[in-house]
Amino acid sequence: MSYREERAAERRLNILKTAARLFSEKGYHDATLDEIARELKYTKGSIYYYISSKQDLLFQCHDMAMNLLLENIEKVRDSELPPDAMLKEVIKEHIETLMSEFNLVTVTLGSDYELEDKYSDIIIKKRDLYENFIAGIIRDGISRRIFREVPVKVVINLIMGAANWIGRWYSEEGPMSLQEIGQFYADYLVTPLMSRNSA
Amino acid sequence: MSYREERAAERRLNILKTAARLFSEKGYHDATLDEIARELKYTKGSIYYYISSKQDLLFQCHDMAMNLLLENIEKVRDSELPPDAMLKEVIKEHIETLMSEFNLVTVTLGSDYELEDKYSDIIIKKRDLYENFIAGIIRDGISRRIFREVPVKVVINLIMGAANWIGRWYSEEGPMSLQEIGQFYADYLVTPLMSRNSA
DNA sequence: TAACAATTTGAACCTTGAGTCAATTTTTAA
DNA sequence: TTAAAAATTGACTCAAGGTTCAAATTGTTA
Repeated sequence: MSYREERAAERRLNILKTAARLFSEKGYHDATLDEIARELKYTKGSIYYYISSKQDLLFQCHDMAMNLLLENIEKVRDSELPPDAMLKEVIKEHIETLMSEFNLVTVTLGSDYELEDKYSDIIIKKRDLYENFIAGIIRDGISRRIFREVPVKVVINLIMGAANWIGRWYSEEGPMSLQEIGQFYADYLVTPLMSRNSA
Repeated sequence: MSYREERAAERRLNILKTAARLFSEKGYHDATLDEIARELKYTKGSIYYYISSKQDLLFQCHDMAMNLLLENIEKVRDSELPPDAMLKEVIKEHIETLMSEFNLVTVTLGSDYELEDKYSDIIIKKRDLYENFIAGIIRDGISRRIFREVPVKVVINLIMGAANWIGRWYSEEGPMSLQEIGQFYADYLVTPLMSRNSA
């Protein structure tokens, strides 16, 4: 890849980062392309050189989030941890990834329903992959009697809801760091799963 | 209150219900006043007889939600339950109230940031009242050694996140009823709070 | 240095939806 | 039964923002 191509890729990434931040702060509709462009010292026309539409931009933000989450899954899968430690790791990585500089958690939280069908289909498939992997961890824990019998889908939704909501309240000025919150959430959300005889 | 006033109040409530449902389904921006009116077999002009603006309508939806939640608090406060049972009750009532026919959970989840300052100030005050009451339950539980020491605000946010997220996935066609989910959530979210010697 | 490619500009177009209001219809009260 | 009040209509206005694109600028290559 030439320097020119690298710089183009960097400009594209900057557009995504800025879009994600403004989508998070203001919502999909209230974050305008004019504003995204101004933050980057461009005009709207320039943004359209890199994206085909505002929907495309939103989709690329979501896709980035899902790709990062799926990369986390790869790492955790290779770790050979027992199910409880593995699930805790997934929760921590989920929180830290989506609360990264991209602010992707609030993007995925607040605007995935804004995605038109042709885009949301792709995101839903990736989300299903992600949640199916988590379901596999829980089922493995249940079958090994480390976890108690629970309705797996409900538990996943409960965990996702708690984790994703962090984008709505977390502040760097708060008394706990993101890592501490991630650890606390992981412990808090896995504890009720443990079967009695593995306490 | 005359019959005419009762019917006017009922029409006003129907507008709020329909608005809440469409705000939940489509988001604040994509739910148009034209559409809300059509659902009620009116035109937009008629809606403006009952509301002053779309923001006013959104505010009234949020206000209804907060008032219902604060009513729940009154009931629970009077119940003299111990903190763990009281917190479980609050969680169950929270879930059942916001997932009522109004679909208010997804209104409050997906659009409270859309509220302009003059409206959101009122909602934030009510939400603070609500969350302060829950914080009081948790602190009482900690001081009585029923609950272990936890960062109270983080726990409240965790619980609210999990509970509010239900509006994003719950379907009446699922295998569990709303009440069963409420009970499961209450148990799951309070269990990790229990101190070791009160198990 | 000039031709070409990449990138950017900014004005214009178009659609959408919030909000308005005079006229009309419906309901109520005297 | 009529006048007044309440409620509704629907056409219109206007602003906002997504999208387009010809022209211009900047960067690269021969």
